[in-house]
Amino acid sequence: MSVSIHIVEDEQPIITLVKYNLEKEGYKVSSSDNGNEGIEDIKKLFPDLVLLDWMLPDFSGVEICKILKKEKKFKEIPIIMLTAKGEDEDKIKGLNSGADDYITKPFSFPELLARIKALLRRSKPSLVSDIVEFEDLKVDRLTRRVFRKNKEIHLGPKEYDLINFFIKNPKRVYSRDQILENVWSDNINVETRTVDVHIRRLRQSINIDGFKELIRTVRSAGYSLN
Amino acid sequence: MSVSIHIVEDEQPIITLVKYNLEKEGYKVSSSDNGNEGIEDIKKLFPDLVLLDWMLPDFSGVEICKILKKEKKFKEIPIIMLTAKGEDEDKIKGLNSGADDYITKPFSFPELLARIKALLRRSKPSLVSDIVEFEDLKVDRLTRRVFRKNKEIHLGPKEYDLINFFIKNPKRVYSRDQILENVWSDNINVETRTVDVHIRRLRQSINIDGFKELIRTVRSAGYSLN
DNA sequence: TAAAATTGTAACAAATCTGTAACATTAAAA
DNA sequence: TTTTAATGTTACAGATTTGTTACAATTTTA
Repeated sequence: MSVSIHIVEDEQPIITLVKYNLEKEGYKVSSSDNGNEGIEDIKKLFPDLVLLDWMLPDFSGVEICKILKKEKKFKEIPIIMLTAKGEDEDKIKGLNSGADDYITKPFSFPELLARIKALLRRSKPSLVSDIVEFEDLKVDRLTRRVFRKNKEIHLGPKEYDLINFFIKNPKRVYSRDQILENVWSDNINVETRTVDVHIRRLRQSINIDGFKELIRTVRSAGYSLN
Repeated sequence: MSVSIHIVEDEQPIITLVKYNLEKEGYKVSSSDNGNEGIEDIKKLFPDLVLLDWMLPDFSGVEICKILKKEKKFKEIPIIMLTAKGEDEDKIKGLNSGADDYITKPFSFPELLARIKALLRRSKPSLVSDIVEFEDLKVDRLTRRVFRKNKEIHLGPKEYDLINFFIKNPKRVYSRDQILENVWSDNINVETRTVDVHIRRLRQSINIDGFKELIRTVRSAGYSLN
């Protein structure tokens, strides 16, 4: 099921732009160009998230926000306020409209997207994926699940951390010390060779008979995901 | 995807110069000429790296730096401070602004570029390749892979170090002692002739039938990559 | 609390790499 | 051409690096 986002905004170009980009990201986007319809549409469509213009011709964004946040049913919908540059940010925050985040126009789309994802992660974690893939290996960071050839694989904590580290920079060779620093993080009073043993365990877990070995040993240098 | 760099600097000539050169290197460059806009632009554009003038008409570079490093989202962006010659370097470092590197004006562009690459290599290694080529020989230092005519070649550690040393200065002739010093580094209690044997092994590995011999023997002088 | 899972280390085996010496070949000098 | 010096080649023992396993200690889960 795809995530639905509703935009209430009177400037058509902004709607067009945001809508285009969000749809490209796979969201279902609807919009209203005034506050009155905005309220109605939101109640009718019950979107997963709302982008609300601060300044609307009729209702102000704050009012809509307050109305929504008053009703139990709609209170959970995350709202991002779109504010113009001149409007004092402190004042906006002070008004306590109940909005969950603000973004100042003009904004870049990646920034907006980042904020949308952040909010969705909070309210509807199951709808926002954070999946990294490398060839036939897939790591879902939200659920901490790992798949090889779409078959789930059980990994212990350290094994998960390890593969999660390698998959950030596939193909790059890391020395045992680098791996220790990054995966064991804090207390590095651990033998270098311990890395080897965990690599071995990871290999056992992620390798399927007949398929390519994913972890390369680079003699006197370290390991890499390949 | 190309790497984006944002410059905050009030001296227009510097912006122009740096921008021109960085764009020639393939970076996407944006700029602000004062601190206020600087902060805003950085938050909006979310660049991969920031060049920050130490002295700005309004905000000081240190302040901007501190602001950015305070926010989790921006903390990871590497920052290079541009300082004027008079400013005491120790004092700058002492201020602990959180900048990742400093460079003193006037600086040479290659020097700046080297620092930029070094930082990017740390934060976004996948965006900075470190590949050296000589004719049909290619050494990828990140993955530690070596190719001849685009076919991968396996080299042992010493052979890799050797070719990696030669490729830094192709055509230059090195004596056996120089090679020992540079490739064996620390404990040079190794026979000079050992170099010959490794050269022989390297040759065997990198030579493909029918193609040019890459390592030249310079009698009574040493070897070179040719 | 008991059972299961995870973790770090040590010990040994296996694979690979290294340095050396001995001999062969080649190039320069006499 | 002969002699001499430099380099090429090879084999091999020893050193180094990595793989693998077992085990005890610790942490997590049931």
